[in-house]
Amino acid sequence: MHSEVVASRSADPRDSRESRNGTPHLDAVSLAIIEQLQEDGRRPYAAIGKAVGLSEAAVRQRVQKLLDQGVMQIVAVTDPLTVGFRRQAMVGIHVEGDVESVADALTSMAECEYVVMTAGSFDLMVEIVCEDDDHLLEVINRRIRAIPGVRSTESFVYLKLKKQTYMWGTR
Amino acid sequence: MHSEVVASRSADPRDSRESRNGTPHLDAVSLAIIEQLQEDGRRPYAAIGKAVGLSEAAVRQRVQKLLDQGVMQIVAVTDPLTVGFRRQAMVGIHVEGDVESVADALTSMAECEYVVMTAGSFDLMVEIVCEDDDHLLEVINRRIRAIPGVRSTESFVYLKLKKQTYMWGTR
DNA sequence: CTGAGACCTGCGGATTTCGCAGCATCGGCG
DNA sequence: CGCCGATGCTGCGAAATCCGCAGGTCTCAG
Repeated sequence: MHSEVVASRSADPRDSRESRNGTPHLDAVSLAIIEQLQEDGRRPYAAIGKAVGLSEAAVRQRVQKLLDQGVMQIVAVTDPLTVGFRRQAMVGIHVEGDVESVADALTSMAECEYVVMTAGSFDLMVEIVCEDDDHLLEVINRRIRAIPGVRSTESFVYLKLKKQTYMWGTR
Repeated sequence: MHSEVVASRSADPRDSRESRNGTPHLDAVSLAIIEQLQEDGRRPYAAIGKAVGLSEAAVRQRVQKLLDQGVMQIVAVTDPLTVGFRRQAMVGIHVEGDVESVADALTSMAECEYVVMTAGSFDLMVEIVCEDDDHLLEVINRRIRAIPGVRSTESFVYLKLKKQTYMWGTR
């Protein structure tokens, strides 16, 4: 797709000064490497090197560092329906008391794929992935509502997933 | 992690009859292969084969088929904050008229990472990934609200992402 | 019975990964 | 200024992996 060098000026890897929040800053070349791996997580290092203008070994070292730092991970992602999870829902939660502790309880539940603290009329939003309606009902009514601090919940059952990308940084 | 064979009885790959919705059904061995690749998308085929009880070539063929069928994809996923996207939000949308066409409009926006049609008090829910507050404001107020059929929106700005997995099927 | 289709194995040859020994650059420091 | 450690890149062989292909086996349909 990209045919040639991405590195212009200041593709300086020493650009690894920390930003305010302590997350490592990425230079243009590392971004380009990530883009390559977002297209195909198994693309050979040599091919990536050719695309970004680096040797095979250099790409390998960078990728390893990105993985070690937790900046990215290379994984298989699946279509939930195909793998047997037929019901999904987003659940908004109103909390009284410590939001963080409720969030931790949700995080430890296998069915909660996604847990985020929000500003707005919900304190927490959670994505639930279940096998069927019974399973979903049990998770929401029995398990989530049983967590101390959960005042009320509102569910949004998925009717149709229209888009789901993993292409952050590719814009 | 998993030390030995997963395939017991009926790990029958001929089990590829279609389920009602037309998605191919997966047998136990393919599931096990997916689990391996969810732990590490670059794990060698031979290592996977040893874990699931198949030859290297067989694993390779299965993986290729799973990719071709779109059952899974192997990609790099990144932490949005590290890659420079500091503001995220979930937006619930009330629609009048054709929901599908609004969903399509949202889908074509780069900032919409996730678009889903829902049952409940929202017709659509969308996850937005932005660089900063200005960007987020522009996307929600100028772009989303401008889509014909959008009656109103409600935003939930992310304060803290507590959990995000890609481990469907690993339960 | 026969043929087609799906799946697996085994095997070389091409490719990729891996580890390591140089280099070069940069910033700190006496 | 010269030295030094840290960092990052390159360029190797050696080892491991990937890849294509030629069989086998099994099942189902005709």
